[in-house]
Amino acid sequence: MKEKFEYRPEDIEQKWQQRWDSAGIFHAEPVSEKPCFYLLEMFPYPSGRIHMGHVRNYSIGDAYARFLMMKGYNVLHPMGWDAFGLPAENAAIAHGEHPRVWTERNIEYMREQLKSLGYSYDWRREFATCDPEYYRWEQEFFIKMMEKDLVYRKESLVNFCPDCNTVLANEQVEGGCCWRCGTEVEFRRLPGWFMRITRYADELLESMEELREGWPERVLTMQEHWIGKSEGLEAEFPVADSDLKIRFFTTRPDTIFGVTFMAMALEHPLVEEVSRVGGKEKEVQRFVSESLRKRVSGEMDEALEKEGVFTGAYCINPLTGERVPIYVANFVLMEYGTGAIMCVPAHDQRDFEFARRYRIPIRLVIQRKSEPLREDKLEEAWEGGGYLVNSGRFSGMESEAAKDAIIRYCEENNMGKRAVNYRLKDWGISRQRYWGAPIPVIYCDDCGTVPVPLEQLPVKLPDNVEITGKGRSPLAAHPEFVNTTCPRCGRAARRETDTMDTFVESSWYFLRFASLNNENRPFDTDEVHRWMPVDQYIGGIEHAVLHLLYARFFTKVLRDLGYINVSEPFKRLLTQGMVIKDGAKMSKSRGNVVDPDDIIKRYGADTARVFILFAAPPERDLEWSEAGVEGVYRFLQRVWRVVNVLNDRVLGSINLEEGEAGKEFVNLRRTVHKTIKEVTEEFLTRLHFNKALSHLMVLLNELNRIAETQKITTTGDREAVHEAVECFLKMLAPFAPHIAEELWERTGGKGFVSIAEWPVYNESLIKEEVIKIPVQVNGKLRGEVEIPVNAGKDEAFEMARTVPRVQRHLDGKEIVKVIFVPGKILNIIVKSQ
RNA sequence: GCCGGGGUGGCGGAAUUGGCAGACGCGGCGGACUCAAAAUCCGCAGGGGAUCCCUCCCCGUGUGGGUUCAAAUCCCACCCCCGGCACCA
Repeated sequence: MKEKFEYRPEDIEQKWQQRWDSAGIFHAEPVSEKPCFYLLEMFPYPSGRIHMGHVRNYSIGDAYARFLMMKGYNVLHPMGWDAFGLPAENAAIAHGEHPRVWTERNIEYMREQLKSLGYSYDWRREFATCDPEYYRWEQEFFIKMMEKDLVYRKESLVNFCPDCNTVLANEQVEGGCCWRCGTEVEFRRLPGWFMRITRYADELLESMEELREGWPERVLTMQEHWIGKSEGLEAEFPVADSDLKIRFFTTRPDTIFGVTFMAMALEHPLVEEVSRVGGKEKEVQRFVSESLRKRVSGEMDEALEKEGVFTGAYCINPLTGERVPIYVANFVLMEYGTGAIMCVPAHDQRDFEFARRYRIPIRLVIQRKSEPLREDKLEEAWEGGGYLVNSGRFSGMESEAAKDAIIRYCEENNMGKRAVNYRLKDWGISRQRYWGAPIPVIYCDDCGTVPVPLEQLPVKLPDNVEITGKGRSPLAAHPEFVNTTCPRCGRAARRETDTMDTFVESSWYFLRFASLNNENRPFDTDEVHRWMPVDQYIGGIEHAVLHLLYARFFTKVLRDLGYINVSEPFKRLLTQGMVIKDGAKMSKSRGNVVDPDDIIKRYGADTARVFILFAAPPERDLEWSEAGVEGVYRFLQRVWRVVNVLNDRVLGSINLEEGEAGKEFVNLRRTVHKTIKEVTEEFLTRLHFNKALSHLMVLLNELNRIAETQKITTTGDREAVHEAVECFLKMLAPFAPHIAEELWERTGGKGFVSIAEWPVYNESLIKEEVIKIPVQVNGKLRGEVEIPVNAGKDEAFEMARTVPRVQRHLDGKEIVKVIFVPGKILNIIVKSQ
């Protein structure tokens, strides 16, 4: 008897995991009558063990998935492994273990961890991105993209992490440091492969409109910002006494009459020639190399002074015919626009600061409408709008109109054209590493760069490599890999030894998951179209611009290559907050890591899941609390005890009177149906499971009270209790599935509660005939009154004025007004006589 | 600097078409059970004051104003915290 009331998660959790598994109840059906729902959580990198961030991510997803299954959806809820990447290689360097072995072992272990948490995945769909059967399709996409000029090779100045010994994309540089290891990034000139994401910049921006409903606003703004579209004028000014021209981009063509100098980036290809025209090659060269040195050594971080050097040469501003000096300046970015700018110190703060420093004239050409600006009294640039002055034929125009007029004027006179610029740059995907998908290209001395023929795919990663972390990448040092024959001419040739950025794998894995039958193809198109787009995607905010932007881009590319007809991969996105402890992110170096295994061992998976869902709403950061975990464990113990007690009571209730439920039991039913309403609501809207769980706790408290104080005397009573327990277990199942299954079985439930039908509430049972509403006098709470639910204003007022405390406040006062909001409040306004 | 998000008891958090602020949980206090403790169960609890066992009053959602019968919620100004971007021409 005693044991029966003891909750022992270790006795039940594995049992149910096995039963679910052998019954295959979480399999997504490729063909089904039911409505389909694709629920995806970001798949993990197999780093060794799962951490609390994973538990949070996957517990949120699992609760939702289980709810949807109970709601009658055919739910696709897959899991797999983002298995390529640097840590595998670093582990190899440190311990001499092969990355594949290391990765596979980690996957084995982490899979068991996920299974021990009882997640409802369709494990048949599991794969790892390091499987040649996966990455070979990526190689195919790469080749098809080559044909469409969506991928190309060029030499460029790249971000290079000396520690990881590899190139980083712009998005992977955080504050000048490597996003993964934190080492300061260097600039190197290297050849590499690029994906033409800029060709999709506009579409990526425009189709964001479809995502407005389902994505957090801040993710969209971050992407918008990242793409950084701006419109303006691209023009060129001739360099005096030469044939040279300097191209520049500006968003402020309306200020073009205020140009008093030009500035070029340090790396601008014309720096040398221009300074030769000006006769100041030496000075310029010295300045350039000194500034570049500073940049690399990081001396220019925060308080960077704007510095520059006069090249001795002048540009002619064709609109004014004036000569303006050309500078080379450290604040001009080579990566943006054309690497050169027109400078208008009166109307651009940066130009203003530079002009002050080098005593360059400042000319006012935009006059604001409020307090007029005085050219000789400017303390800072005026970057706002106004009307044009000192601007020839354009003087007097509004700046917005002038932008347009000046662009058109330039176009008519062949000086420039309307142009759009993006902050977004093409995606450099070459990595000088071993543990990644090989780029399927062969270099032939005669035929040049030749794609590997499709029938020769996959280009497999060789296993017998030596990984030292020093010198060239292991593939480059592997003759059997490098040396091959040219597919065109058959002569000796060399393979590309760069591998692809691992963000390429994660840019289409959701398509592979959606397809169960992948014989000789990346995925089954029909199956993919049945599921895509992902209805709900869940993952960390840290991928707001990296993974989420690449995946959007890749989806569009695959559409244009004819693989799919989907344009956006993720309809709705939930970005969950971090799990923190002692106010900081869990990290080994901080020593504040809580290991999921420990928690599961001590309290069971259900406690871990419920705690992590209960402690905070999903998008907010979650502070880990040992005491909170204990509290949740107690809750589950109470669930165990109360349900068992009530079950005994129901089974033991013989010789009952036929009849309606008693008052207490009617009240219980009301609580039950209210709870169904509230919990269901959370699943259908915000996924704030902390609130759903608190409602379940209220219901349990009620059940406990009933168990302690009430006797079942009628069949109606028994029905009410039975309904309450049944509904409670069903609603608990998405959060704490193991205990719910066990109790479901013990209380005589049929089949698995995990796929039982989600309860539906009955509105008429929730409604009360008599309700209490608060009564205010002059806006201050003075009591409450019980009134019939359909009472009118007058009736409510008459009843309220009999409440002694209310009466006291009305005494001797004149009643000015009575405000009655049915079901909410009664407010009596009085005034002293 | 710019763009987002946020500021509610000792703590995590509820309450957003304006309508009883603090649900639920943690921690705390008191009680029951026990030889005792743990566990469990029951009860109390925003702050201050008056009253003296019946209660009653005032104050309270970052700060200061405003709109309203009524504001955590709406408007204006400001402060602080977190995240992102940061010479993007």
